Amino acid sequence: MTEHHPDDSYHPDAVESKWQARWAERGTNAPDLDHADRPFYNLMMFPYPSAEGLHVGNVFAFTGADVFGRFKRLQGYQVFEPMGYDAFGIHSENFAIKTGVHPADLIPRNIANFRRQLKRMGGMFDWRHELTTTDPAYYKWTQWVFLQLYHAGKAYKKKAAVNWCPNDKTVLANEQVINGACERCGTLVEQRFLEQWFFKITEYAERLLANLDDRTKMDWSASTSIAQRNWIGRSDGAEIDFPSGAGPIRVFTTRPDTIFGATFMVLAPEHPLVERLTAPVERNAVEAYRKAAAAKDLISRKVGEKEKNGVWTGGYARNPATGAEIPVWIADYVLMEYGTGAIMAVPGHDERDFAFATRYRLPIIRVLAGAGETGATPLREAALETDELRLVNSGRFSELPAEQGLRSIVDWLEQGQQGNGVVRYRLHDWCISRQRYWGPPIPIIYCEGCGPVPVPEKDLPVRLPIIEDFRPDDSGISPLARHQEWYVVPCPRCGKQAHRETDVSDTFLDSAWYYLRYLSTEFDDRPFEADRVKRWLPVASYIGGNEHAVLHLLYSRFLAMVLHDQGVLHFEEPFRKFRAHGTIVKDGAKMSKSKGNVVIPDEYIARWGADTFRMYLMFLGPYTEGGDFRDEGLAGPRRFLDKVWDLVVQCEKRTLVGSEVHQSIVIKWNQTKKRVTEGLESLAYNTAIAALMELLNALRAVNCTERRIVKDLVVMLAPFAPHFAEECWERLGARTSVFEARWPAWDEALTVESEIEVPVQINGKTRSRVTVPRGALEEAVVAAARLDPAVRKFTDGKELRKVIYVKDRLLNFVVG
RNA sequence: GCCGGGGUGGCGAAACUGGCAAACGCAAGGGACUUAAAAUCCCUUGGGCCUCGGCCCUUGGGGGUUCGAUUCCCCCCCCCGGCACCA
Repeated sequence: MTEHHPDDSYHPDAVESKWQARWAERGTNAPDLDHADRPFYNLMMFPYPSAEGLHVGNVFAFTGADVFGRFKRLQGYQVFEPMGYDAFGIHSENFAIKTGVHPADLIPRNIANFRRQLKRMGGMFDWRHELTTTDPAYYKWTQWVFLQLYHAGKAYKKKAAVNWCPNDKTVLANEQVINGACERCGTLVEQRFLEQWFFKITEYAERLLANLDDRTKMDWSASTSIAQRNWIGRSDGAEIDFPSGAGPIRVFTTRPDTIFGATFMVLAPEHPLVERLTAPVERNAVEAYRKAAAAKDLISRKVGEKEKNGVWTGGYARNPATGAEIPVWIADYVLMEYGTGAIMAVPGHDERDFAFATRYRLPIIRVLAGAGETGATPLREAALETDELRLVNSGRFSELPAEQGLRSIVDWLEQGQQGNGVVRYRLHDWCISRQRYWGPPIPIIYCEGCGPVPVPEKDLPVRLPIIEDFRPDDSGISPLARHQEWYVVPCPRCGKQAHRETDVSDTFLDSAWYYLRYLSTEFDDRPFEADRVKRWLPVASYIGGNEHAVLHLLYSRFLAMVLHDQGVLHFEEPFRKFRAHGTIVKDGAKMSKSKGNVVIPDEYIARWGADTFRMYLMFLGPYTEGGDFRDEGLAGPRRFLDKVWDLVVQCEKRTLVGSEVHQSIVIKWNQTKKRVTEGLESLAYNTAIAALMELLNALRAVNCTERRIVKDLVVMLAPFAPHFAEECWERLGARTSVFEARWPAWDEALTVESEIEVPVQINGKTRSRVTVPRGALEEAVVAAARLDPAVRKFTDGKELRKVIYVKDRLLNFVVG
């Protein structure tokens, strides 16, 4: 049996519990929010506290963000790293319905478990500023945010479609609709129109778009910016009026240049003019079609069958360009919520219109032609994508290049007041109403005399009553409306009997402003403390998943913009820097309960310790891309920590300092400092760890226990393995936390050896190497290489055509 | 269909700005220590030849630019994620 001195081997559990306790005691992770002079707000996306506990994906995300925060801390910043829980939403409701546990009981239990796990993984969280969105002390201010938007005129009510299950008689969220059917009873879902609350995010579309390119405001992952740009979906086009018996029909098109090819029109089935356009003989057919369209749920209408169908209304409109009378159809491939809900159909140059025209034998006219073609040739596929297109069959605009034709036609339409150039966005206003229970009630009271009245700020929060029958039932009424004692209230304006809004708000509203609240959780008389907002915001670094690239991140930006315009915030963009992390798979496959390959962090932490687990997660692949979790992989980082531990123990025993350090070690040491620093800065954690491993290997190879180097190694390890580093730091004689240490600096001149091996290539193939002093001149290197027999073998008797020398890197002889 | 991200040894992966492909780690094989095993330490490890000095091939496939391509350009195939009748 091997002799074990208890103090001489690494026991993760003991080390980790010791330092977690000490951090809590000393307030190590709680910066002074009111006096910090180098504040750094390090934010990560707060989790939904599920009953299953922290997922390894959460741990991966949080660890990567925590590593970054700890690194910044070591660089001398005061880092605020808060954590909270996004606890409202349909998740809890569904879980509650399945298990019979009320969300109000479930959530605190889940949170307690999450908090335990988050502490166990060693995050640098400031627990004084924890928040939970379901806490009335939080959602009071979520309601306040709603009122700010309401008073700013950015909140309004309108009818909008929801998924409706005719069997359960309830509203369904999109995720509860599976293949067009209700997930619970399988009945086909239909759409219904309800009055709902919206935020006018579309008013901000242009600013939201423009700021994406503004480096002074936003430094974001390119993929995230692109996703936002696509989501906002700007298109430049024109609105054109087509006169009809029922009044002008306004269409939106991005290709006004093709107007001469518009041979019919198509309106969305819900279009308000349909009624008046419909000829008596077609009434039955039109009504039947409209009914059928309404019966389709929101999802399947969009993605359902690709086959285009529709019916003729019996009405006509006049093409303002050709003067021709063209038939007006309705079809559900035209959507009411985009453009004007009506299109001019140009079957000659639009795939969908073409399919429709072919099916119903409507005329097809070609109005664009490529070089060498005439308008008489048949339709060519993708005609719009070819270069050098010119107009044909387009009256006096014929023969104009397409681009110029477009401008001329828009000018002409504008002059005749028949249309004008406009910009449209794909982005819709944000519907925040949810006909559900588990969310913050929207703070509005309806009064017969006064109409909708906002709840006065002094009456906030409008508490969500803890009721048992929150389940959707056959009544078809929002669950909250069934509770008279809550539902019926006096009107705040006139005092007469009135009733509350029964919709709750979207969970995305909770999460759209949480970063503001963290700083000020101890104040219950204001949403956020102004001085702290000034000091700490905008967020210095935000790390999260790209699944929130559009909704959460866009809503947060929008809200900050509104509050900025209201004079409440000094910034428009809340997240100066955003980076998306990758996703983790297990053994090459997506994790899922049914496959039984879900990684449960607790089990791994119990077996290996939090530090090893953190190291492994950061090492298994590039942080921004994610990677493949394999059980065998944990041994590597653990062995590495064991060896560092041994080195520290040896260092402890040797009192001698200032021993001579070999030149190659000094180089390695400086290279490592550089590589680790740059790796951390760019979130290339896997290569930063590899660099630390190389340094350790180099030290061990020559049995070097130089204290300066070992101390630097420990400091650089601290972001990844914080408890471990603290313990080592203490053993190396420190009395303060390793996070009080200074991040190691390197000497650039010492990152390169003074003598360099330069590969010598002949015609691009490496045939030999020569060792030369760093920075040697080309002549010297060439001379050295020409003496090399291995090189001469390939060059002797050949004509030397060219010599390429890249300083300190490579020499290439081109011979023929 | 559109938009992102990928495809490199047995595996996870690395490679600055076009300059020695495979760093670091896992797994595997051999050896040392041990009565034995675990742990630890040392060596080998992309493939194929080989006269042991080397030689040839290799980054999804095909072309191109270049003295030189994992990296740049064109075409194609496959995987992952998102959006999806957006006029």
